[in-house]
Amino acid sequence: MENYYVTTPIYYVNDEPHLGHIYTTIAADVLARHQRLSGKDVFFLTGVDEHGQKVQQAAEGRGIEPIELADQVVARYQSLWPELEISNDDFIRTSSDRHKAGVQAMWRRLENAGTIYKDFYEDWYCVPCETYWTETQLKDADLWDSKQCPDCKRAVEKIQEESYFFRLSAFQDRLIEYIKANPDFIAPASRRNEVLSFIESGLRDLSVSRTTFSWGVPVPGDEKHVIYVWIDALTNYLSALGFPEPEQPKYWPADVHLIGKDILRFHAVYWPAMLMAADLPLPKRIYAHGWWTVEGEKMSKSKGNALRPDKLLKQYDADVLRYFLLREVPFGHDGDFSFAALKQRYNSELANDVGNLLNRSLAMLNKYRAGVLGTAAEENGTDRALIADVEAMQREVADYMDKQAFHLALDRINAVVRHGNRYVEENTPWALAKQGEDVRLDTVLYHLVETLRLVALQLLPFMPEKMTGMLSQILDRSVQADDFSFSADGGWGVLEAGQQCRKPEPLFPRMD
RNA sequence: GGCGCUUUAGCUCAGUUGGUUAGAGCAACGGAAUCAUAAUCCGUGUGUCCGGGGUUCGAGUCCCUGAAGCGCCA
Repeated sequence: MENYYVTTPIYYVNDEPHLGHIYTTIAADVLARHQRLSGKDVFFLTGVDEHGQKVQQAAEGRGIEPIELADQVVARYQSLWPELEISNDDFIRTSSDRHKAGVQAMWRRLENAGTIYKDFYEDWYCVPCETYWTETQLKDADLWDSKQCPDCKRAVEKIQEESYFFRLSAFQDRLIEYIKANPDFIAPASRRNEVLSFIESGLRDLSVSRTTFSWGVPVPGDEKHVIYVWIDALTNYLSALGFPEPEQPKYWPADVHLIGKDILRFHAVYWPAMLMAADLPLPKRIYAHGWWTVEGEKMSKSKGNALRPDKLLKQYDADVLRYFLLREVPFGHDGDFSFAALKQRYNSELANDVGNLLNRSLAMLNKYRAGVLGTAAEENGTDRALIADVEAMQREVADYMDKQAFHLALDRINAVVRHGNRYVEENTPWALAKQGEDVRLDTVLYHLVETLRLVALQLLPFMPEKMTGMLSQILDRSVQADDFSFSADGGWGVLEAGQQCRKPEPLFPRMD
């Protein structure tokens, strides 16, 4: 069986879950569910990054241990994911022993490869402000010559800290070569170009340890150093698979790392360089998605307008949020979350198109045929066109999902739904019933219900709850998402004559 | 400041390597139908394809240039 490995970033426990976190995770979940339906052996990973100075300080501020603070936020994520129907196979915590073992193994591999060395990390510190500034920040503020703090304009002092460095600069040419040879490695293409121009402008070695805080993974053999963020955090993708036992885990390399555009450089430059140094395969794709604004405004703590998942879930079904987030905006683009847009999408595409097609079809089947599906007799042109459209949809959706083009996949499915509604008008089943044209009526109703079943199957990864509900109405039994597969259920004609279908219940009641 | 991207119908956008009357969804307007969640279906767009030059038999599509917005880097 073919493997499929999809990841989200590990979310930093210094922040509460918000729209950005659920967006990435929902996207990963839809990919995972789609690939499971396709018959792949899927591993879907999410988790949290618990380490670092910020968490240590925040914990100190509350008089608790860092791990206690992390536990609190972890509890929030772990209760949130089931509510959003997230079907992750694992949840990695950077404080876990298995992760630490993976990180230290990665460190040793980098060290053995001769890519780690000890030097001094330079920073500028404003004592009164208790703030660190980099050389670049001072130059940007035009205060490099005067050595003043950009905030308070008092003198900054040079801090020299012993630090280990990763020889990132040595990988510049190999990275460029690799990215050019693998056009789909970084997506979307605009991000790929950014990464290339960043690398081409010259890479500097990376400071990869700190001695100023202790909440992290110790450097093997030099325990006053803590491994600084990237070697620690990025290695989660391997440590969750058991690395270093085995050194090349079953699901590695990942098929796709989904990330926000803010952490593109770390995933598209640092991580591949580390893997090259460690002599491990690179992930097949890194996909950086965009940001959401809310009602046209940037989300920010100061505005207090960050959308919190628990609040959203009180207002909307998880499935409706999942659908909207992936339908409204091309993955990779920025987008705006507005209640008006959500309602518009919902009413027009879910209530009026999908929901109503299901409702009118099953209503007619029940009214004219007591809910029992008849035999599809001789096909006419409208039947054949509908079947061809359904089959084209299946192929095209698979292609779009391979490219993480969620909005195009949904658009393609919607096209079949609109075709279904058109098919009803073309065939006017109510007139067939009135005229007693039973053979043709059975044929038309069969085509409608079979189309609906195959539409539900395609939508199942996006809206597991609603679509199992839809399939239950069609199949007259309670079903679960993992009852289905594209190979067993995806063919036209799997539905058999004599199938009892339920009386319809509105699946997507209109919003007012 | 450097590099790159975007600018197409009221709104959101699609437009392969340049080739007949520039498209979709939503919104709006008109009509049909009545199975259905007043849902659906059909019809309706004189759009300076951001401006200005140029290449070409022919440019939304290529080149130069200007403007506005955005991204990455510095």
